[in-house]
Amino acid sequence: MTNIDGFSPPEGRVARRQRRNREALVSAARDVMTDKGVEAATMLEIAERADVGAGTIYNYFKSKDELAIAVLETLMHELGLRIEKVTDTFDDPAQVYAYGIRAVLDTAITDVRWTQMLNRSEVIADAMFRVMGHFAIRDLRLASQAGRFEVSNADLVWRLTTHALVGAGHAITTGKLPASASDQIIVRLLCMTGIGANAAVELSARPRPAF
Amino acid sequence: MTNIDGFSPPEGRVARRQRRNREALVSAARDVMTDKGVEAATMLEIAERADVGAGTIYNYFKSKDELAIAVLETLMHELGLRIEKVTDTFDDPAQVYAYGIRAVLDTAITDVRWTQMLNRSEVIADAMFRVMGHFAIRDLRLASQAGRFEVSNADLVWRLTTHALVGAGHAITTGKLPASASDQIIVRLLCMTGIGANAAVELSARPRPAF
DNA sequence: ATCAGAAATGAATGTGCGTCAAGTTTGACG
DNA sequence: CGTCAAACTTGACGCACATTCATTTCTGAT
Repeated sequence: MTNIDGFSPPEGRVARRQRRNREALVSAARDVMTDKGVEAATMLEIAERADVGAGTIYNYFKSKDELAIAVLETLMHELGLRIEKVTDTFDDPAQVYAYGIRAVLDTAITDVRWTQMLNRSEVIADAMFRVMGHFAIRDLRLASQAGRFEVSNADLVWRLTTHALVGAGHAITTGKLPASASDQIIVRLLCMTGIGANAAVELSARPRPAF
Repeated sequence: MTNIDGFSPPEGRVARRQRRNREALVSAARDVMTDKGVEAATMLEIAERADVGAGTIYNYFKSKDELAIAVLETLMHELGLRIEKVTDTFDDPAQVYAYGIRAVLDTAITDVRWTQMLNRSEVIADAMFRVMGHFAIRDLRLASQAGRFEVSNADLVWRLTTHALVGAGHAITTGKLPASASDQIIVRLLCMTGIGANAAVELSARPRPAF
């Protein structure tokens, strides 16, 4: 935030404290929530860990839900950047997309910090849509322009994909699907790009760097 | 439940009361939950409406969640039967499937009794998987055998579809997607059967009876 | 040094799920 | 028909926790 002169005013104590508090809160909430789940994390524990009064949280977040969303957003933002870093040498955008959704699924079912957050799928899918959509929708569009995908409405395909992805992750972590189903899940999610089963199998089977 | 002689023992008063209570509870819960949402429905109100003590619910359902699931199951069972009735004259199983998922989406975003239940997507998707899976998986298999779909693991495709379907319904009822996106949603869900975008568009555009 | 407004605090509040000790109903059996 | 143990019902209550709000503390402009 710069003023009209292009200079930022010096950051006062209030602003500094506020930034510190917000960050401390998200970080504390992240620790507690990823450790014991969103439900089991109490606002009091989060406040204590952030070294802040219980009421203070509500100066920064309207509700526990909103705080949980902020946590989800940081997790997803980080994952998005990690994926971006690995895939920026790929030259087929279809492969970037395929790699991305695979990395998300793998992380969701592997990383302890994610497995605790997979309840309330609609909230998580929405966060994923917003935070990672920046990358995913771009890739869907590029791949379509390159004639690799058949997507006319990338937003919609990404929206549906997030829901299916989160649902699949949840199903695996709760034992309703075996972890070995990952490959087939990726194939089917790729099918949503309109390329048909064979092309999806081929695309998902390409050799790729480890994540 | 028949005994080894093929005769059922006469239903005693206990059994009758239990059946009555369970039904009354599900029915009451359904009324209240579809009216004001699962969260806002209190166990006390449900108990009162079912004309039963508050504690009695817990003889029939372990938790509020389990009761909500029972309600969802009745809604889905009824919808499944309605769809079955309309589609049993179709001769292309692919079209039966397409009609089915469209009917589910339409109902989810139209029927007031459904729109209130769309939170906690993972629970709803799971109920849908179990209750309507009987029909859906059969159709996926038949259509694959008939060479219309390319599905090797019908369970998995149905699982992913339920999550995407519930997520899409939720997105529409919360205004994140326009209701007019329904058509495209159906197309993309059909794509998960591996048939490619063009075939999916064609299949979804076929003339069909109103639901 | 003063002071008004912003921010922080944490004890108190409200809510509602689930429990449990006490009371009631049931039906097998003598 | 009377008895009785088991099964079922009941609703007041415990308890955990998100959220509120009156009070206190801090901030920086004048």
